[in-house]
Amino acid sequence: MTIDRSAALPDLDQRRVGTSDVRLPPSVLLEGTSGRILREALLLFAEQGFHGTSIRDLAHACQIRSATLYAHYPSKEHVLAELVRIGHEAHHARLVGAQGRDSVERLRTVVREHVLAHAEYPLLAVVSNNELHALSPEMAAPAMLLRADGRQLLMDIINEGISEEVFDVPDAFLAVTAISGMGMRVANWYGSGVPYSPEQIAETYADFALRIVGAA
Amino acid sequence: MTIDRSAALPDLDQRRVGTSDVRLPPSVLLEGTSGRILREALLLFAEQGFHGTSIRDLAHACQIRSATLYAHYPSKEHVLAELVRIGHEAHHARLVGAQGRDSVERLRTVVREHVLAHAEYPLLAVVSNNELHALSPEMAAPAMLLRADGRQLLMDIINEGISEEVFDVPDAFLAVTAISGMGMRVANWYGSGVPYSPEQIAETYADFALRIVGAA
DNA sequence: GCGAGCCGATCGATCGATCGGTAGGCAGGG
DNA sequence: CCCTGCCTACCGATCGATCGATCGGCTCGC
Repeated sequence: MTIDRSAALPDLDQRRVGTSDVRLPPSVLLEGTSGRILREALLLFAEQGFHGTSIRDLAHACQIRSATLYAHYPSKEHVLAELVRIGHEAHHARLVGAQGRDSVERLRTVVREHVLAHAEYPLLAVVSNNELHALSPEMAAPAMLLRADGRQLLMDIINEGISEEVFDVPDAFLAVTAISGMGMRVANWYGSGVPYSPEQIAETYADFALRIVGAA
Repeated sequence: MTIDRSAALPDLDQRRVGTSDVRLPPSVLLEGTSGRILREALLLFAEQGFHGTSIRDLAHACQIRSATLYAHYPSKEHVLAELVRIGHEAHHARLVGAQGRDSVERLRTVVREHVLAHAEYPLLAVVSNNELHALSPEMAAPAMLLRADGRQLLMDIINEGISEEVFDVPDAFLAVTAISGMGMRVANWYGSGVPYSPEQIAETYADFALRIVGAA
């Protein structure tokens, strides 16, 4: 009996994201032309990058003229900044909202939320992570603070588990990079062709995280 | 006693890479103007992206005029294609060269090589992974084949370990995405400010991978 | 004097951004 | 009811700058 491995491993393509499903967190107002611009920019920036998308590309996708864009946003960079803000605030809120009775449960819920954010909003995650460099330092600063805080949150949980001798991990910092890194990459491959729900991926990755820190 | 966590977690910055150390595999000829162009393009494409780097940016970094570039490469895209080719061939060669007596040792060495490739050549890895979308499908095709083969190689090792009942993992595909994903992200944060050697990171990540598949 | 390597000048196209002006809905006075 | 005035939303035309790429010609070493 042989295993059909070509079916087990879906072919990933050249794109930076596995989906074209434009989706923004429910807290974001999407009505009117401003919302339309935000949604089309999300798709274009994710697929072609900030510098690979022109003002006219964006306007054409919104079915408006390029001049109209400036009635809603002062510049192309401000559109990106708004998407980056939304992405980082949504992600950070999920991390902070994750609760747990002990270190194990806290790590599980935090990783679950981390992965869910990347699987449910892949376009937003890709833009937030891959186009951050295109922002001026001033416009990127708020996102950088949220990133640092999120890393620290994960670091604290792991340090807590170590000091309680519930976790057994060779290096706390490398555990943070590994756990956050594997979750971030989900945004690059998760899409319609992948036979998993975001919840399934989040649950399994949370289990992986507990294995990494030696708690499972 | 409190832990100085600000020292434990180095501040990462807005950049796409943690280093500016231009390095290419030894197999690549770096002599002459063609090599110089390749090296400067590696840095610029990694830091600013393909579309964020102009022909004149690249020429200026090489201390030549933009017209001279076309004496060495037919187009800007061909420069990127060459970097992508070098990156994927070097990475794939390392994976294929990884040996091991059993499933555990094979997974350990493959993950070690995977991580080493991303830690020793972060700029090359970032360009290969993040700028692949900027290539036309024809020019990206060879790299896509190498990527698919590398994924399959990892998948085969994990399936082998599962069928031998050496590994205990809830889902083989998600283990592949998690292990390869955490290794790929290393290229984005590893740099001079990080107090680990590539070998230390590779060794620890290989241990993490074995924990993920339930073999450690 | 010949080929290799480089460059100044320039091509048409496109870039991000700005301007004055127009169309349409709505409020208030007659 | 109509008329007037205004405000919001949008657009055509165009700005100077920069884009990727091309060409003929220059300057060397051999």
